[in-house]
Amino acid sequence: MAEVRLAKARRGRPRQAEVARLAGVSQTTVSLVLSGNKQGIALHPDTRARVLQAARQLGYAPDPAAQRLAAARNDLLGVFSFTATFPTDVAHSYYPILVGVEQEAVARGYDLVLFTGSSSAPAQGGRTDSLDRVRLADGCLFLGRHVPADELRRLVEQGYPAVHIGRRDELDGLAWVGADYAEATAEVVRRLADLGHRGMALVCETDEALASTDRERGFRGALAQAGLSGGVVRAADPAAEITGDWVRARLAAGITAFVAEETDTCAVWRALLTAVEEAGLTAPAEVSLALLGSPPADLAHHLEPTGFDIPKAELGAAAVRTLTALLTAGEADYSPLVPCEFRPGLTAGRAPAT
Amino acid sequence: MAEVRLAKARRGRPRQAEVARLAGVSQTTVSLVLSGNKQGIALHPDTRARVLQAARQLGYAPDPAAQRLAAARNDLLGVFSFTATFPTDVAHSYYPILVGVEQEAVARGYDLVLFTGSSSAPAQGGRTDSLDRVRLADGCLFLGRHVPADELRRLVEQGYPAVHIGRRDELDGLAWVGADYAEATAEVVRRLADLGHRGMALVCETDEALASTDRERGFRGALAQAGLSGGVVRAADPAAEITGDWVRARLAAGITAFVAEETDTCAVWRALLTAVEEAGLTAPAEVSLALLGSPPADLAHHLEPTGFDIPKAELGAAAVRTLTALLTAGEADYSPLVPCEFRPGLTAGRAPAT
DNA sequence: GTCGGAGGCTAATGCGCATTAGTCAGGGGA
DNA sequence: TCCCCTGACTAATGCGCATTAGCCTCCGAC
Repeated sequence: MAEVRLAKARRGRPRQAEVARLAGVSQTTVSLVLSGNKQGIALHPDTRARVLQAARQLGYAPDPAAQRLAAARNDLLGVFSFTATFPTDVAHSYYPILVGVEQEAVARGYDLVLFTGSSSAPAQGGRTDSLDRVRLADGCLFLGRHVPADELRRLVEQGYPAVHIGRRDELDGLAWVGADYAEATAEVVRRLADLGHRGMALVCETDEALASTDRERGFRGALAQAGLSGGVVRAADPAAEITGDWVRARLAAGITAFVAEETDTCAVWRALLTAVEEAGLTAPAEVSLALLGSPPADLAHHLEPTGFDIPKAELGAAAVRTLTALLTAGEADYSPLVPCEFRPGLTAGRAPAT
Repeated sequence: MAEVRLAKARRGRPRQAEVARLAGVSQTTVSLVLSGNKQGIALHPDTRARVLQAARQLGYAPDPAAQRLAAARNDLLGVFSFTATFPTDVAHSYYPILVGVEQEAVARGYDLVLFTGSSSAPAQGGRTDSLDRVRLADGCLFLGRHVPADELRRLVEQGYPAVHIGRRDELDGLAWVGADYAEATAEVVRRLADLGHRGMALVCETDEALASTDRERGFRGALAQAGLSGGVVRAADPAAEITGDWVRARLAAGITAFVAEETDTCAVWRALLTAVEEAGLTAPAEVSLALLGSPPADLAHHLEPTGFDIPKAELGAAAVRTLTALLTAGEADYSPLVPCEFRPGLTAGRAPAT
C-alpha cells in the first residue's frame, strides 16, 4: 500500500489573479499578455516579460471552462464516439483515425478532448450523458454511425461546429468527410478489367445495405463504363450460401472475379476464400478475388487481398481541417471525399483463358 | 464540393434566466429544480412542474462550460504520453492501456484530454510545450518513462493530481501504478521449478538495467527460496553473444531453463530461439524457455512463449481509479502493483532427465 | 502655459451557472 | 400580543477569464 497526499495549500490551479499579484500588475494585464492582446492595447515590453515570467513560475494554465464561457472559445476540439474510442476489439477501431486527428490538431494548436458516449452507464454525479457535453469544446468531430441523430441535429441547428467522420448526408447542414468508396471500387473494377476479366460479381451481405451503397454505385458505374457483365449478389448468410458449387456456377456463367464487400467481420471475404478452396480452385490463377477495404488483422498475414486501403489517418486529418475551417471562417468549402489507395495484393491476376 | 455555413453562434440557446422568465420564477429556482436541489431547499411541487415544463418548452440544455466553471472542476482527465503523437508503432504497447483508461474514465464520468509531448511542433499561438499544459485537466495520467522528471516533480509538489503509469519511485510523492513484475517473475521461476528445473538463467540486455530490477529481484528471490542454482546473465549484444555454443555451455553447467527479459525488441528472446535451434535442440523437450512479458506481434503466432502477460487494460483502469481518488479525496491509499497473469505457453516443459 | 494625444495600465463588467445568504408571509406556541 | 419557526422562494455572489470602458501621466504643439 502506498499513500499519496495532495498538498492542500494550493489546491486548485493558479489563476490569472495570482500571476498578476506576482508580477505586480492587474489581472487584466495578465489576460492581455497571455491571450495575445488582440485588441492592440499598448503594453510595455518589460511588463509583458514580467507577466510571462510570473506565469511560468507559477505554472499557470488557463481554465478551459472559463475561457469558453468568457470568450466562447478555448482551442479545444472534441472527438465524440458513441462506442468506446479505444475498443477492446482493436481490429475495427478508430485508433488509426485518431492518429490523424491528433497530428492535425496539434499542428493547428488545438488540444483534443475525447468524449465517449457510454451507451449504457447512466453516468455518475448527475452527469448527463447527452451530446451537449461536447459544447465544452469549440467544435467536435463525431465518429461512427451510432451517434444519436436528433441530438446531433440540434447541435448543428444551433450553430455548433460539428464534423462527422463517415458519410452523413441525411443530416442537413452537417459537415462530414468520408472515404471515396465509389471511386476506389471503380478502380478495383478497372484493374480487374485490365487483367482481362469480363465478368465480375460484387458480393454483399444483405443487411449492410446502407454502408455499401457507395461501393455498389462505384461498382455498377465502372462495370457499365467498361462494358463488362456481372452485377451485385447478396447473401444473407455468406458462410452458408457461398459454397464451392456457388463459385463454380458463377465461373461457368463467365464471372471470373469476385469482389467482396467489406464488413465488420469480413464474412463475405472469408466465405469466398473458403468456397474457392472448396471448389478446388486457387486464386489468383483460376479465379480473382478482391476485397473492398482492409483485411482484418487475422487475415493480414495470410494472403494479401487485392483491393484498397482506407486512409484512416488522412480521414482524421481532413476532418480536423474541415472543423477548423468551420471555426475560423464560420463556413467550410471542402471536398468531403478522401481518396483510397489501391492495394495490388495477391488475390487478383489475369483472367484465365476461356 | 460541399458547403456548410455556421449560423451565428449561440443562436437562441436558452439559458436558465429565460426558463425562469417563462416559468415566472427566479433563475435560482430554475437552477435548483434542474440540478436536483441537493441542498434540500423547500420547493412547491407546482413550481417544480412549471419550471420543468418551461425548460422542456424552450429546449433548455445547460452550458457545460458554465457548469464546470461554477463547479470549479471540469471533469477532465489528462492523458500525457511523451511520444510525438500517439504513433502507430507505439500503438501496440500503449493502446491496451488506453482501453482501460477510457473504460474506467467513462464509468466514473470523466472525459479524457489527450496530450502529447510534441517534441517536434514548436507550438502554435504562444502555447508552451511544457507540462503545465496538462493543468487544463483536473488531473493527469502520465505514460511512459520519458516524461521529464523535473517538470513532473514541480507539478506534483504544487499539488497537481498526477498518476504515473509504470513504476516511478524516485519522484517523491508521485502516485504510480505498475505491473507486479517481481511476483510475476517469481511465479515463472516457481513453475519452472515445479517442472523439475534446478538451474536457470535470467538473460538480460546490459543497458536495460533500470526497467528490469523488479524482475531481477523477483528472479533472485524465487531462486533462493526454492534453493535453485543459476543467476542473472547480461548480454550487451544478445544476437551476437547468445549462440548455440553459449546455450550448450550453460546446459552442461546444469542450466536447463532460460528466462528472457522482455525489452522493446525482445532481442534476448529472439536470440534464445535462434541459439537453441542452432544448438540443434528443441524447446520444450530438451530445454525450457520463458519470456517475462508478452511476445511481439510477429512472434505471437509462432510458438507461444511461456511467461506472463501484463494486464495493460487493468493497469490503465487502476491508474484512473487512483487519480480519481486523488481528485475526490485529496489523497489515495492504494496498491500500486497490478498482478500479471501467468501464461503457460508452449516453450517450457519438464526438465530433461540428467 | 494649456490642451490634445498617445502610451501604459486598470476598474468594472459579464459569460451561465451553482450556491449562500437572505426575505417574506403565514402559522403555532407562550 | 409578540416571537420564532417553517415553507417557499429570491438577491447576491463568485467561479476564471476576456473585454470594454476608462484613468492617469508625460509630451509635444500651439
